[in-house]
Amino acid sequence: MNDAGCAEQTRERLIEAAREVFSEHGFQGATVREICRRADANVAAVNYHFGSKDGLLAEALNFNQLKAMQAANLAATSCAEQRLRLFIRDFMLMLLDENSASRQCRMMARELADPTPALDKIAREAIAPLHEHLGALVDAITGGTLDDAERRRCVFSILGQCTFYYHGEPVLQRLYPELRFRRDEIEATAAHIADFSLAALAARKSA
Amino acid sequence: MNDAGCAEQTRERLIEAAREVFSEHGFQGATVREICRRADANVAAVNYHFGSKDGLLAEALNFNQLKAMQAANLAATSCAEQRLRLFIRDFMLMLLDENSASRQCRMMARELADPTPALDKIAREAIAPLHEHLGALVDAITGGTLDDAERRRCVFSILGQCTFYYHGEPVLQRLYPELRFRRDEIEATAAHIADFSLAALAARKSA
Amino acid sequence: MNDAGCAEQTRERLIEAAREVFSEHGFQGATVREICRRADANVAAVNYHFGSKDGLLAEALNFNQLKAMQAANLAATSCAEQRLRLFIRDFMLMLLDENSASRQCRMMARELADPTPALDKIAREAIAPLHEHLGALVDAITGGTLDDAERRRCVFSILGQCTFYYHGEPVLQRLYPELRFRRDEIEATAAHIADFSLAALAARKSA
Amino acid sequence: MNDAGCAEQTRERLIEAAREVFSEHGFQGATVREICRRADANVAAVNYHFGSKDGLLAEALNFNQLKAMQAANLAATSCAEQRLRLFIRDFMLMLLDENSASRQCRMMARELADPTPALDKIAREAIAPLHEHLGALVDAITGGTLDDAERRRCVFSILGQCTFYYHGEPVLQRLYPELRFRRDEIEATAAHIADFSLAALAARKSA
DNA sequence: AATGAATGAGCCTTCATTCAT
DNA sequence: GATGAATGAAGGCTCATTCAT
Repeated sequence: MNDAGCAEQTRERLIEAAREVFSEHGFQGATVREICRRADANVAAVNYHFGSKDGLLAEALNFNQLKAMQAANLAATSCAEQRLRLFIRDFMLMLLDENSASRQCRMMARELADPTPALDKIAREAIAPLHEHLGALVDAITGGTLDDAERRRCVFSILGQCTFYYHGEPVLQRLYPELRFRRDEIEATAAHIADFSLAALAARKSA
Repeated sequence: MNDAGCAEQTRERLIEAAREVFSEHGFQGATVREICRRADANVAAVNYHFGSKDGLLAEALNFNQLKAMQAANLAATSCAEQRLRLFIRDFMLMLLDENSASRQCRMMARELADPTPALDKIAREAIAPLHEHLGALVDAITGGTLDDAERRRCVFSILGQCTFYYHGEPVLQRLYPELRFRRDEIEATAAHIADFSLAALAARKSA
Repeated sequence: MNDAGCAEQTRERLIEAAREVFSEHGFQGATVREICRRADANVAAVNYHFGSKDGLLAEALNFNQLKAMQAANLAATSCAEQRLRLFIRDFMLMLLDENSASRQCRMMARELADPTPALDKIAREAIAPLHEHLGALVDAITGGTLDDAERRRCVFSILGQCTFYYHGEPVLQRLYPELRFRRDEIEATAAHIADFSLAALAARKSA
Repeated sequence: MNDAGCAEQTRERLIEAAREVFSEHGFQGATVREICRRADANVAAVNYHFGSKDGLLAEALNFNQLKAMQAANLAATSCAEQRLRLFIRDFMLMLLDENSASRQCRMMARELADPTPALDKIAREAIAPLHEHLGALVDAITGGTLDDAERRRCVFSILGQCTFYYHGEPVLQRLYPELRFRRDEIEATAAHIADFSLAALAARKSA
């Protein structure tokens, strides 16, 4: 079946297919058969290459884009406020853009609902740095006047606004059928979240 | 097997058990057997009383508390800002309190991730009124200066901040093991979200 | 639920409903619930009144019509040929007529395919006399020239032609969608079977 | 478990076992578990190889023998009467011979009682050609003097006589316990049906 | 190295039946 | 006497996984 692809390429196709299927159905809802079918691989390929469905998830989780986003954000020479704007925009594009290259990370949010062994890896390698990065931005914006709990809650408020669009997608589609997250809508939404959050943080600073 | 419960109470025990198991594992992850085991009922009991697993979900979803919350909020004589504070506090208590009486609504958030036939009912009967209620509050607070899209995004920003603590629970437990959502922590969190949101809305109003 | 019917009438309604459902789906395909639903009786009614599904079948089998048919045929003063004609016509009407009064016997043919404990009763009480009756007619028509095996085969040939329309109904509907067994078609069919069989028997006689 | 059979042969064993079990219990009465048990295969094997119980039935139905019978009959150089004799004999051998090779077709008659999705296939691919073949023989024998309805009824009369022995088997065993359908009895029965039918057709012709 | 076949545990559901009232 | 609730065995089927090749 695998005439066209060298050995190692099956592995890559499996990971790519897994990202698709995990994104669409979540970890529990995804089936190994469907992943293998899309990867044009044998049913046994997942267990052969990754040991188990869990192992495949662990491999499929790739935080390069998230890391690259943070690195780019750190490298930006703008002020903290501007960097928060950029970060929210990039994060929203990653979460909502139909572009397949970014879909790989959308799994993360999904899996948060039903812990799997892979969740430790996600939390450690991707989400902790994200929280730290945002915490630093919040500190910069508020002038370091917040204690740990307050800073943490501000980070949660920003993240919550962003991830809401991902978690709530099925419901939002039902309540607002005309709502489509094309590029311009995503950018407008990101701008709103940035405005909303910066206004709140500014109030905190002056308080 | 049914020594303890008078007839007809099995049905109630099944609903209560279903709320527990659906909350813990989601709809797909929950099994009829586990629900029946916890309800001390036969495997066939679910199908006898509710026709199917789907039917049980539909029954288990009970929006009384959510509706009562909105009704109480509408009846409050306070100003819009104060009513938003109250609403956020009640909503957070409902989402996070370990009190089993409120657990019934926690399923809702879970189901948003993987649409089931029951999602239509949830969206229509519970979430749409919630959005409308918050939209009215936002309008009252901002003096009706926002257009539809802006108001909607503000509602999403408020809801996103709240539901984040529910969706993100497994991850938050890992990143901040010392964090416990006891009553006082929930109230402090609700106060933060209210402060954060009201500050942002105030900025919108003056803008 | 049973306000209208006195105790004993539930039993009768169950038997009538059983005849309907058994006729439509066979013994295995019929469900106790469906029978009770049609009889407007409780699920437990079947076991209460008849001990089991099998017991209900045994009761539902009522050969009165078949016996009456044979009695009437015996009483007829016509010649044997004419009595065979009449018998075939009555038998075909019983098998194919949509008239509910005769449906009660259609179960018999159904059950022949999948032996149940009730089959012994059917064979003994209804089918054996039928075979004997037809055997006597065949003897009368052929002048008693046939040995046991030959007479038996002639009876089988006649019965086979008749029951074919019952057993083969689902297939015939597919192959000849325009074919409808209304009264006139049934009579024409019965006439054909009688002609066909009498011609064959006449040839036997002269042979 | 599969020590005895080389790979790929499980599929064949399943089909063979299915023919046995379907023959004995009908489609509804047969269980996948019993089929797998007899085939010495896993419960999941049926769904793996055939997708479903229905799929297995569709595969198990193999009309090769029936088609071969018709082809051989067409190729025969004898007169129409002789070819009808041969056909009836072959058909009866197929229906009644305990030889397992022919058992595959006995399911057909059984399924006629309770339509399944496979019945369409049976009717189209196996029974329609059978009816046409017999219709042509009847025409040849009667000199084409019959109209459509008459020819059809003659075909039904012939088929009914044959299938009676199959459908009625359980009852016949009870009424005539000494009757055994060994080869010679089958041939004698076939001869009777041919005699009976040819005599009737001859009468039609001259009429 | 890689696969098609096969596995067995477990899923939701259906059913005739039983039991407490 | 009669019922609604409850039972447990069994049904078809799905799935991640394993095994022989």
